[in-house]
Amino acid sequence: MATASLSKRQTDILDGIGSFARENDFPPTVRDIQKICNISSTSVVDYNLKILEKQGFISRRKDIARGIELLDGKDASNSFKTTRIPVLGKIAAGFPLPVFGDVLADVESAEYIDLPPGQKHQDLLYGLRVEGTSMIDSCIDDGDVVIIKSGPQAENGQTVVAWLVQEEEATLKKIYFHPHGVIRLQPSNSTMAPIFVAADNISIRGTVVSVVRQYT
Amino acid sequence: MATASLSKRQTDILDGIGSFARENDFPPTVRDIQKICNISSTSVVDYNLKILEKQGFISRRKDIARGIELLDGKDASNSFKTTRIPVLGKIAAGFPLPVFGDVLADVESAEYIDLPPGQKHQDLLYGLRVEGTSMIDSCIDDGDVVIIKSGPQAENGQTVVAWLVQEEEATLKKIYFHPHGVIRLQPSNSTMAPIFVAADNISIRGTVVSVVRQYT
DNA sequence: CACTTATTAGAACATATGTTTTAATAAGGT
DNA sequence: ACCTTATTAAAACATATGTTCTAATAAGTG
Repeated sequence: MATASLSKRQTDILDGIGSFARENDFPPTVRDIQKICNISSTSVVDYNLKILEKQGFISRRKDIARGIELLDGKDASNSFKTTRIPVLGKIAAGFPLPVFGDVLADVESAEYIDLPPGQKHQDLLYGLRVEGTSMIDSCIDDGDVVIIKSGPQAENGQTVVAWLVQEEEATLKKIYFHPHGVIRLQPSNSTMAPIFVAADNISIRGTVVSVVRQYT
Repeated sequence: MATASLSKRQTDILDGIGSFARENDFPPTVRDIQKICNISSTSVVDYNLKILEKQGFISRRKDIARGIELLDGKDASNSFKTTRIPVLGKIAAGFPLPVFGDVLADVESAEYIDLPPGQKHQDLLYGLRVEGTSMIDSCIDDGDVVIIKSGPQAENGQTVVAWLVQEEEATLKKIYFHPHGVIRLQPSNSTMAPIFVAADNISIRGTVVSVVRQYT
């Protein structure tokens, strides 16, 4: 009853579901799987699907046609659902950020970008289009979209979106924690100087988890 | 009969299909749409779906449950299908490339990356993981994945995957066409020198169309 | 071998879902 | 008004599809 190894038939079915779902735009029916995997009866498919579901490889929606979903069990590259996140705006010297939390509901006509499946913390992500070359030494160029995982935590040296309370502006920089509550915001550009701010004048809004660049 | 403007009902349905498909992992049924859009009868849904199909906004698979697919008509941000392309290998100084054409069929245990929907030339794309910093001045860092559109064409200044016939190796560089059939392959790294090769000793395998970087 | 469990087969059942039919109502044009 | 077209409504129909039942066969175990 442990997560025993799957039979060839079961891995076949898993593969079949994945490839079918990628080729079409919807998951297969029980009978689709039957054809794909050359299985004699729908009950055999159902039998194995139940096992796969119990083992956590798939989920099934009862009585719903094509209600099969691949779960990221062993093979994380199988899910076929993208994460749609909003590109909220541009970031450079400074820009106004809407209140976080209702962001996804608010933004109507926003630009969107779709991320690969299997991403974690999906509902905490948003994108920002970078303006300027202040992060050039971190290989983040003008026009790139940085994917931000929102949250108040950051580790030393991470690239973060920081909100400067007094100045009322947001900025994209590397963060370094110094003694006595001093925080250094370091541009990744040798021609630009770091900013030193008090810890209580800064609000970390998120960290950069990915960069996407499209050449036209 | 021209691509007339859609009625509110029809745009509602389009939106409904998109959000349903994103929330679940499959497209909605006619009756799902009926509920989402508060429509009194399935025939009304069908009536409008037929119009949307004729106008090219959706496609429908006859007699297939949930056989609705959003087409990239006006709103390109609606499709919910990702493009899965293989990350074929690493590129740095040189590496062996499999024969193009059967690539997708061949590679079994390859790594994959999923691209946003709405991409063109989908079946001609593949990824390469960059090793080293030879493209650092083009903001392509060690570990980045470059998305390559395969094809023998390239424009001056584009970053290309070039196959050097004699040396039997592939390389990722910017390409510049000089007089007398001379081609200059320029690394994007000030510490590295360009390579000059005869046009008949080079085979352009593809051009970089996108860069994806994931921070761990 | 006897016994249990896993898997396969075929069929039937129940319903979810695409499709059609007919009619009523609304909208637009002359 | 009248006529045409667009849209809505309710119901019925056909079948695609999830589900279950029963039995047969294979595989493992003592």
